[in-house]
Amino acid sequence: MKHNDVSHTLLEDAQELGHEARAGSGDHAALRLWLRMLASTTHIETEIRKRLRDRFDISLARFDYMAQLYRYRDGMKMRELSRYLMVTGGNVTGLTDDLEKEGAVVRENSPGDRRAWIVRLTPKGRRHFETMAREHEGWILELFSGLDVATVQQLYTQLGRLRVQLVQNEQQHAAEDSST
Amino acid sequence: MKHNDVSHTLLEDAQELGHEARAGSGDHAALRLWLRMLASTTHIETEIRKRLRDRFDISLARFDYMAQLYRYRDGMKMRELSRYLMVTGGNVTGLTDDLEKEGAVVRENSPGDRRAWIVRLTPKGRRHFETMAREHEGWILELFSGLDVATVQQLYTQLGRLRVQLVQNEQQHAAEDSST
DNA sequence: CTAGACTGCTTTACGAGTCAACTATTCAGG
DNA sequence: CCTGAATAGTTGACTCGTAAAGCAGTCTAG
Repeated sequence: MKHNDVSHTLLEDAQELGHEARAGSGDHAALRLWLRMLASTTHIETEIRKRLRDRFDISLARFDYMAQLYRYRDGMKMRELSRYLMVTGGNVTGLTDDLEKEGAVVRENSPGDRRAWIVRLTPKGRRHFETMAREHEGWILELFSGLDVATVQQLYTQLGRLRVQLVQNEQQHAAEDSST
Repeated sequence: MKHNDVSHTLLEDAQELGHEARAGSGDHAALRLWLRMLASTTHIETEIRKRLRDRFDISLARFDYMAQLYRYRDGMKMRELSRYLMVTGGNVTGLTDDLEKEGAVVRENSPGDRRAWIVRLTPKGRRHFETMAREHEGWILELFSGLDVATVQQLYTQLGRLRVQLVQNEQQHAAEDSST
């Protein structure tokens, strides 16, 4: 199953690289980096999504939802949840309905704001999430097991720099928009 | 904006980090790396998707589709396209229908296989893609502009290592499955 | 040759998310 | 107070992707 054989090597490669195919030959380093980053992330995310489905019959969105509530033991408003998860309010309504039906979360009245709900993981929901989270972490360790500690550390700090840049960029954009 | 401080610093961070909120306190380095990688990638992808929509009223999927055909000037079978783009055949049928209607691609009979189509970018389609691709590259450069050349280079090679690992992992899995 | 497996494409039903309209509530200014 | 703007949540229409079934054409073993 080797790939780099003859003339149509490009085809073969592209097949394996997924999104990296978006790059042309004379591309800038940043573009190549982005395409590689996208390909790796998509690959892992697809794998995790599949395993969550196979193993627990749960969507990635639900896992993220529960992870968020797990950290915020006292629950949070649905609006907050929607912001943290970066999904729309309607989506949170749907996820909450489902999880409530299964007894994994409860809606409680928000003291001092009768428009809002506080949504919170039930003990059952917490236990369920813990089980899944343990396995989830194992998968990640497995997928990253080929990288030595130093590489992991470097990637982590370098991506930290990228994140700083992205946040700054966003604030700058927001400022420009509001000054129009 | 350091990370490893105290108890509820984790909470504060979570707000801003998007997916990184999935992490708990005792997490392994690989898990934290993954969450940060996921957050950055999602952030950039969302931004690109939004800009493609605003600027060209086009979906990311279509952009990828055209990028692939742009590289393969002689066109390719829809099945190949679906593999490269990692989407289902039905999806490719739909995208092709739309793009054909707009005159950006054409379906041609595949010599020697009457089941298949060769799909190919029209001159109009090529021109349109070139315009978009130029702007797209600019956006990527902008988003990554905060990283110095060395960091970009390091990230690129380190992610290359990750990719090798992922491919190996996949092959291993496939082997295990087929030996069952 | 030809039966049966396989492949390329299309179609259909469905899942999961967005967006925009709507209701109920809160908040800020006159 | 009271009115109008903003906010929390829900709903329904729509988009975009998948999965599975079906059709037509190809390949292969006997």
